[in-house]
Amino acid sequence: MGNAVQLPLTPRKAPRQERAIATVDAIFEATIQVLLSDGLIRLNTTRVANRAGVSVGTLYQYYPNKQALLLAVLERHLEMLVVAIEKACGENPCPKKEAIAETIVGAYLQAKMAQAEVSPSLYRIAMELDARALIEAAAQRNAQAIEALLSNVADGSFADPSLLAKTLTAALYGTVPAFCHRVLAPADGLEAQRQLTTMFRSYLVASQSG
Amino acid sequence: MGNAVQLPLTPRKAPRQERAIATVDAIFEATIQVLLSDGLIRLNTTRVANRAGVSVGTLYQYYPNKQALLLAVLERHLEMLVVAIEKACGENPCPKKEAIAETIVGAYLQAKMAQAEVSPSLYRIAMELDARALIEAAAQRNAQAIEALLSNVADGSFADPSLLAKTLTAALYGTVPAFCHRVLAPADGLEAQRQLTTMFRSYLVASQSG
Amino acid sequence: MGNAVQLPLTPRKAPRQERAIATVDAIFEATIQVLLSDGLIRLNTTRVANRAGVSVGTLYQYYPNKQALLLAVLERHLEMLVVAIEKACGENPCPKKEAIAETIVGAYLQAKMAQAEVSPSLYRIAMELDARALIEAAAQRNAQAIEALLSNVADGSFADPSLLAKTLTAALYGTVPAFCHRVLAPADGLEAQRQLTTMFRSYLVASQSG
Amino acid sequence: MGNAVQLPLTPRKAPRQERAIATVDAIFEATIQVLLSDGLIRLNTTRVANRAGVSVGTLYQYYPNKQALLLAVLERHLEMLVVAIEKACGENPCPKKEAIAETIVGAYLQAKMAQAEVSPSLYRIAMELDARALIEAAAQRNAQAIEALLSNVADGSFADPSLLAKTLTAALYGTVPAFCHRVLAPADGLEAQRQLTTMFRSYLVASQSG
DNA sequence: GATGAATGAGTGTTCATTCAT
DNA sequence: GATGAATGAACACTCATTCAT
Repeated sequence: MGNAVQLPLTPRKAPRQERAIATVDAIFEATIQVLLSDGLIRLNTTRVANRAGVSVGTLYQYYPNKQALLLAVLERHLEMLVVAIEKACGENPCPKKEAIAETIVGAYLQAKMAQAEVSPSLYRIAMELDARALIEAAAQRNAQAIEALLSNVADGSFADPSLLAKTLTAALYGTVPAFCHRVLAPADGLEAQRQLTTMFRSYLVASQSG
Repeated sequence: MGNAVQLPLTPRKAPRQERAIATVDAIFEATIQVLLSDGLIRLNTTRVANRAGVSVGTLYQYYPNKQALLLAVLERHLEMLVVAIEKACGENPCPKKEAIAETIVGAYLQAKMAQAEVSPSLYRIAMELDARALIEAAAQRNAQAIEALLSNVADGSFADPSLLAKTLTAALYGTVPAFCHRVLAPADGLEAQRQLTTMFRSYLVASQSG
Repeated sequence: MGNAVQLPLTPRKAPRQERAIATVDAIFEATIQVLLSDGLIRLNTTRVANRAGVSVGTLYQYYPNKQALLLAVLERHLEMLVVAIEKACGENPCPKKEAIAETIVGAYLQAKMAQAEVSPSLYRIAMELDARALIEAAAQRNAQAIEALLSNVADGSFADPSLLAKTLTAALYGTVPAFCHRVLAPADGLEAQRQLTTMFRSYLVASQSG
Repeated sequence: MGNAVQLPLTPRKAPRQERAIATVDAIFEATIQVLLSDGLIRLNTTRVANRAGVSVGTLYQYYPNKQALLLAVLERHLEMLVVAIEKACGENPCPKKEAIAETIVGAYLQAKMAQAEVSPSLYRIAMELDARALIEAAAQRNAQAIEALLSNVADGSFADPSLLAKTLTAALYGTVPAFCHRVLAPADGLEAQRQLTTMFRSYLVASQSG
């Protein structure tokens, strides 16, 4: 690693053959496994390649460098989070304002919990690499989905849905990890979810225009 | 580095001579400077020592290892944050409930902004090292200060001040960095502060008993 | 080095390609050469690698650490000594008791002399590293070979061949180096061999039962 | 350490004052203690000085370098061994030839056992440092004492007492450590002593002239 | 005389990346 | 395409020794 490199988040050589696709997948999965079993610090390309059952050389045929490999994993994680939010928002396009907070918090927490194991490592990747672009992109899509939801509330309206959406997104992306990683958690996860929902709901209520 | 080590947050050898004290300080400051100019990844003990104008050996006379050095910096950062909150809470022991959110958010943001430059590096330190103990300790002191404040509101009362305090702390420690690091920020910082205050205020109002 | 480590006496990665085998050999030989020319104290992995005409990294691909490298050399030395004794004992399975001492002493001294140059360094390796297991194993095989010989003397028998074998082995492994390293040597090597033979022969004669 | 240095086995500055003598002693004892508790590898001048309750600078006022310190310890150990032999030989100036072996082996083993703890470390010192001179000197005094004994046997005479004495010394200095360090030991120490005595006695008997 | 702060060369080890086979 | 041997810069940390106070 070391120096900053460009961001080629997908394998540089679009694999045409089936075998190649299988290889890429194997490497990808091996990365996650090594992350889980050995941790980010002990993750090195040789180990990943071995775990994937291929040689280092092969790994470098599909990922130009270690950074790209890790960013790919991070990218998929973020994608899942965003999609979870987008799906939740899309399924209930004109909600009552009381339900919004629950929808958002519930969807995000569920998606996050599904990946609880890798999550800390991913945060480290996000900080060590130049992943700002990736995260910002995810956050923006997230905010857009929420904004769309806020713009279509059935019973009322918000003066600045965009601002609210951004704030909620920031709170979501910031607070939830703090809960998940048990740095500062209410006794049980359910309680945490309840409190966060309350906070979001009251914030939205307080922010509605008219 | 590599594996987790014990946490010797203070210089291992209590410096007896004045010269020694100056050296310790120089090393500490050099660490922050290197963090700012070169970043965490390029920070190595030799560079820090050089920047401090001493030899590596000297560095190791006061900090048993690189981790200890970095944790010392992180420790001081957290201390400043906690003290800022404690001071703000202490100065206004029986506030009106409407004012609480503003007090907390204001104090935290101001303290955070004062260290905005190093902050991202510190987050990385916190993730890479075994700093959980340090952060938990800070978060707990933070929560205690807030809880004390909540228990003494002039006009009303809260059913579970401890739970509220923990949730606010988590939201604070999580959301604010997201704002600061511009990952997802409202257009200007002032607006961010306003929104966060609104969120906290409405959350507290919604949570008061009776 | 420093602390005791496990004993991986063989290259950690079984070399698959021919080139690799040549490399392992080169490293092994280079170790002995550096031992001879620079001494154990000045032997470091970089120097060995350079002498072998490879990079340090390559060295570490085949030997997990410096200790393993040195133990491998020691192991081979001990193997040669033991094999020399085993062969000498095996070639003359039912000797007359008068001939035993000469057989043992002669075989051991000859093998030792063939490696006289490296020998002092090897002793240092043996002391500094946790080579007890290695040496004990060699000593035991040695004692077993001698015991077998003693159990089959043509003209007489010994009450406790095992005890005699152990004692002779200890005397051999201890006294011969003292001679070799010239710490305390009779004028010439031949005389030393004669004396040691006399000592062993008379000891065996004195120890025979009946 | 590193390079070979001259051999100043005694403190370079003959300490005239009582306090100085006490300091030298304290350093000397501290060296042995560190050797016992931390081992030769972890022994460094700072640690020795601390254990002695003085500063490194003070240590260097009495011993010019680490080597000198260690050689001083080795020197005293060897001195005790030699003196034990000399005393044993001196106490019984005209022994019967049957008793000689017992005298020598007994005296040596007793002296050695008294220092069993430090002994392995001392062997390492002897190998790592240029202690050949020291050891040779000790061995020669040892051989001389034995030779004197052999020259005065009450009942018989030896053709070459000098050669016998040298051989016995070599066997003593070599074999006994092998027993002591349990590398290859008969079941119990007493048995070892008995065997060695037998070996020496029969060797002497076989070597007597006429 | 004593102190202990400072030195800095030296060492073991790792790992991303390349390239000949 | 795949392999895996080779590279070598980089880094954390140690310790004998010196010298200003």
